[in-house]
Amino acid sequence: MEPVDHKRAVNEMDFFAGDRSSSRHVKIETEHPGLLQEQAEDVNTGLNLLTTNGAASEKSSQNLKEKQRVNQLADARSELERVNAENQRLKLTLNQVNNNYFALQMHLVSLMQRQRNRIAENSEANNTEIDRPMEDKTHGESIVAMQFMDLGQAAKAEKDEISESSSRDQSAELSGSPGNTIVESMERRENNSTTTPEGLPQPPGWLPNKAPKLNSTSKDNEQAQQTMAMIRKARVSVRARSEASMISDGCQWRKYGQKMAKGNPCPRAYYRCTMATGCPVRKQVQRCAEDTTILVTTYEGNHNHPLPPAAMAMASTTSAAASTLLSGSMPSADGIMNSNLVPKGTMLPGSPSLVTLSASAPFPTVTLDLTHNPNQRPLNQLHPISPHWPHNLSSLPPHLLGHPIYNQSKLVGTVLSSQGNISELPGHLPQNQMQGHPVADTAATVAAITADPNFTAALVSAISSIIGNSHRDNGGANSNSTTSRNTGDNNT
DNA sequence: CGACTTTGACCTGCGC
DNA sequence: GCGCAGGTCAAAGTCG
Repeated sequence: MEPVDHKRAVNEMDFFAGDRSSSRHVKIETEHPGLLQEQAEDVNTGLNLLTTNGAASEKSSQNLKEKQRVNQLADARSELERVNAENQRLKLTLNQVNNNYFALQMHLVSLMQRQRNRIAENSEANNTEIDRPMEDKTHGESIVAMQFMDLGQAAKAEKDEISESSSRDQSAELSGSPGNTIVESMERRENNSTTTPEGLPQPPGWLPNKAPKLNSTSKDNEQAQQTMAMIRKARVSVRARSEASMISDGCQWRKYGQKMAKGNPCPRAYYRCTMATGCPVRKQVQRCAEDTTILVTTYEGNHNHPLPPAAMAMASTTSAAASTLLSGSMPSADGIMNSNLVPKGTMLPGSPSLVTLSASAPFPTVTLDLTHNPNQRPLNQLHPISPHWPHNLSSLPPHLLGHPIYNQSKLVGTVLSSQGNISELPGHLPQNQMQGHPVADTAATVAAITADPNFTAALVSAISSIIGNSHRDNGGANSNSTTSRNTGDNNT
């Protein structure tokens, strides 16, 4: 907190050395001539401490002490305001980092799996029968993931991973469609040089035309086309506990249908994105049959328009999950956390605590399970990637940790909109950059932030206040989510 | 009056 | 071909 102390010293200097007292004095003289005498006397007594006038000296001494107390009070108030402002900035930063951390984490999982695949390929060259049990075990539901890996790009992707990440960052920053989650992320992975020069949002149907530009055979192209068709149908399902009929993800949705699904007494609602005309993104919302407090939201498609900051968190979260799915990084449908390939406890508390993949459905689906309380996780899963995170955040109350989406989208959105000037934030991203680039592209920023011990220290000090304030915010948002007109489906 | 929800009808894919 | 289930459409109703 060295910078803070330094800043405080500067503020105090400014507070006392500024023209506040002089200007106020002049103001008093001009606007309240009747007080001029007393003010002048105050000033004079303060400057003539050696006067021998007993009564006047005692009075002036009292006035001096009173003025000192007033100054101290004003100083304390100023300090309090400054700390509050600092607190607000830290809260915003925390949520941003929380979100970006998850995206980075998903990217890391992808990289680790790529590394492992490369090792497996090498070992398989020496011993063709190694790792067969794994393939057999995951044969059914990992087939989709393996198909993605069969695009002939796996080796290239491994080779170019580092440079690809940077170029992807740049292209994504140019993109005006940050919410293009599933397909776009995969498209960048598959063909990172096809971003439009202008960086304009692509129309919904732009993908199939440019998908397989690979130097492969026609058979490969056909397979790639089939794969891309499947990619377009890939879905991201989010399970979260919510009393509202729909979780708040920052987008505008319009309900266009409702059906009773088999095996579930709760109806399934169908929504489409109405933030832009022709946006192909749709989502299904249904309560879990086993636990009606769990809301299952399934997203499908990619936005063809920029998203508001409030929607960025969800978009980036689902995008990260989807990109991981579509990159074929997961060897098993049992999920990331069940895989031995992933370090236990790499999931950030407050981020989705369980990610599962399923190809048993007609389309590959990645499910982010936000309903698990991280505090209930086994201790052997609490070995974090970053030593700064765990014991602080794992102590957060379950209602917070159970709703990272809310925290990330709603809270960040509201803070962003209310804060006004996010450029003052440490480690901030320009707002347009945030809109233009949601996912792993901010990983470098996150890494820089989390690597900063000063930030970590500030983060620790900010968490306690976040708990309380987030609790307040939660209540307010819940009240906002319910309107007199409907049951709270609207979330803008 | 426009935007939105509701809800029954319709379409499509799939299994038998 | 038939029935079922999932998904979508569109007219009617609702609300501000």
